[in-house]
Amino acid sequence: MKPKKATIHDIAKKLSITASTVSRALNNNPRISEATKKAVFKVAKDLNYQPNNIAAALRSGKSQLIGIIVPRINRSFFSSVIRGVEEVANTLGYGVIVSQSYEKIENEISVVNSLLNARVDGIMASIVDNKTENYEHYENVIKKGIPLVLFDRTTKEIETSQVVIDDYLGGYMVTEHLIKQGCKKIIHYTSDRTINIYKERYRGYIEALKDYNIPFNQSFVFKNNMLLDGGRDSTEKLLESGQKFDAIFSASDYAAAGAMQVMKEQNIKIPDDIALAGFSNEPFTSLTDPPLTTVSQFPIEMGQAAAELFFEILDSTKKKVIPQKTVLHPELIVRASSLKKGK
Amino acid sequence: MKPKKATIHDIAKKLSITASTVSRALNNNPRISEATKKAVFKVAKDLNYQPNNIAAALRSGKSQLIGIIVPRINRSFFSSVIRGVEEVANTLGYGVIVSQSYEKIENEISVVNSLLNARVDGIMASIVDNKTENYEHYENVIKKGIPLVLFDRTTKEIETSQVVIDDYLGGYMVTEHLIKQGCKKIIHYTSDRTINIYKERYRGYIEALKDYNIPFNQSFVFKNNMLLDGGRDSTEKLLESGQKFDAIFSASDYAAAGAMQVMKEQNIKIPDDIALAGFSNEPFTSLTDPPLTTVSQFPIEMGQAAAELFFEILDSTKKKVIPQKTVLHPELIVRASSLKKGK
DNA sequence: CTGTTAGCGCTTTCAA
DNA sequence: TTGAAAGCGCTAACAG
Repeated sequence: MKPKKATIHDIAKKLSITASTVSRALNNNPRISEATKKAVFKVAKDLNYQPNNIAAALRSGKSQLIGIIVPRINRSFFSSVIRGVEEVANTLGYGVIVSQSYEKIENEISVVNSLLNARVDGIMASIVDNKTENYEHYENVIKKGIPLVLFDRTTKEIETSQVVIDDYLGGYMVTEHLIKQGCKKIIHYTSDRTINIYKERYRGYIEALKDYNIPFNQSFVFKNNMLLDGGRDSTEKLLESGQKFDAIFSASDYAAAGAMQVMKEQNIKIPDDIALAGFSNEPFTSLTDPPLTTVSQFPIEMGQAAAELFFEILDSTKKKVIPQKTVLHPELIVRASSLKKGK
Repeated sequence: MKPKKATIHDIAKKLSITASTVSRALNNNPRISEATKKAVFKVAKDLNYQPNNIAAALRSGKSQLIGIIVPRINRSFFSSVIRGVEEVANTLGYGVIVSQSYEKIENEISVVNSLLNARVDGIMASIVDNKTENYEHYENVIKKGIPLVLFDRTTKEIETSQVVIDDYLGGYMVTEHLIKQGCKKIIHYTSDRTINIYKERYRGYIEALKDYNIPFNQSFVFKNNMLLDGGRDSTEKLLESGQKFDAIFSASDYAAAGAMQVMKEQNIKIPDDIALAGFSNEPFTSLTDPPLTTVSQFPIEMGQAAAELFFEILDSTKKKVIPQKTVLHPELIVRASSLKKGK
């Protein structure tokens, strides 16, 4: 039933050479003659030889595996980042293990551990919200000398290479766009948790208002979970409050979708009565009615950039690597949800 | 910088016992006294010991890792299936490696190989379209005695356990629902590739028509890539053809979204002029305007079911396991896109 | 260009 | 209840 797999020793025996020669041939070591290489590859094929990466990993200490931690993979943004990472990792002969933290610190700690036990050669992560500011698990990774790169959801508390988009700029661009559409009373939805990216978008919002001499109004800012129901919630509260407003800038596409639902239910016209914009360019944003103005974060490029930083650390023979930070430029995607007539 | 990690030998030395005792203690072997166990765990903690799974895997031949292959992870359906698998795998101490085939047979072959090289204890896969009917890579897996479970996109050509939803029934339910809404000329969008699930949904469509004495019309069936642009394409062709119709049942939510876009552009009212339904219950379907009628496939449950079948194979000591097939029941989710007034 | 040798860290008979 | 010894399959000095 379970035929025992061929090893390099089997190949060696068949050719009356030694295992080390076979190993070298298989790894294309330049010091092996073409003739032996060819012979080795032929026999390997005949025996249906499959290298045992585990043995190689144990011996060499390198598993050729990278662990990626994201809050959840069913977000288009994160799965696209992963795709970007895979693109560059695969060409370099590295595989990728994807783990999800489901936004919970307990899970994050446990997956970091699993990844470490699986002896990944390094970790790339988008961290979860963490009010305790306890980053021990990640600091441990660094202490062990294992390359760590953070992307998107990062913190300066962890001293390692990072790649982010300029969320501040993104927030600024959306707000500026709404202002240029003639909006003066712009509501902002932001996260109720302490996640950097949302703070930055918020900062961009405030700064744009300032630059265009529009007074900032604290009661215009609503915090929610940045999901569909959070957006619905905030919008209901907003409408109940009776405040006048002419635009909503939600720092999340999902919350913007919630806002859209509630406003439609109340017969508020988008964009004529209220202009609406989200953030992230989730695929569904082009499918809503009206299509949603949003910001592209170039996730594939972010994955590639993260992988590049990662391999820089990995390749550096020198003990200390200065943490790098790559900042990507966001792009405003204007769609019908924020286009006032005659503009 | 890079402190060498503690091994069981370090623990053994500290306690003046042998590595084998430490190993047994760590694995909770009943033949070890509680006292030694306690001591071992204490020292392990002190030394910040992390087990080297790679060494264990090499020695035992078990990596405690399951490989999952899906077309792409940024489909809500697949990421939810993965979540279901993780739920049961993690509780049993197994980790999960996710690989994407991106719908290409070359990629599929190569990831199967990578997974095998990584010495996963088994593979769960949703296969790609494959007109050559060449399933050698999967048959190889079975031949090696490595548990294989197929889910969603399966084929009877591969003799192994499978879990699917009753796509035939799903197709039937949607069609029946449309008929009950008074529709008589129902268009069907199906895949232009030979993927089982779409054939089944198609079959359900035909059978429902038959049961309600509605003549089947071949010119009502459009094949496309089941993506947004495919749906747009088919809808444009459909409208150009000048055929009369009163409903569209798309076997994919994305293609249904494309149909919705084109119809809106042409000022066709949904559902009043044309009723529309998709398939899969992708999250965006509740966000479109009108919200899209669709079919839930219970992806998390599918993942759990697949994992259960998987561990059944794994646990079976007997050489031969009879391939099992789990069939899940789909659920029709009726939303505004298919609700005719007065019904 | 190839062979010898040792060992990565762990599990697991066999023996005590 | 614990120890001794062997070895999983591979790589990498070192030696020639």
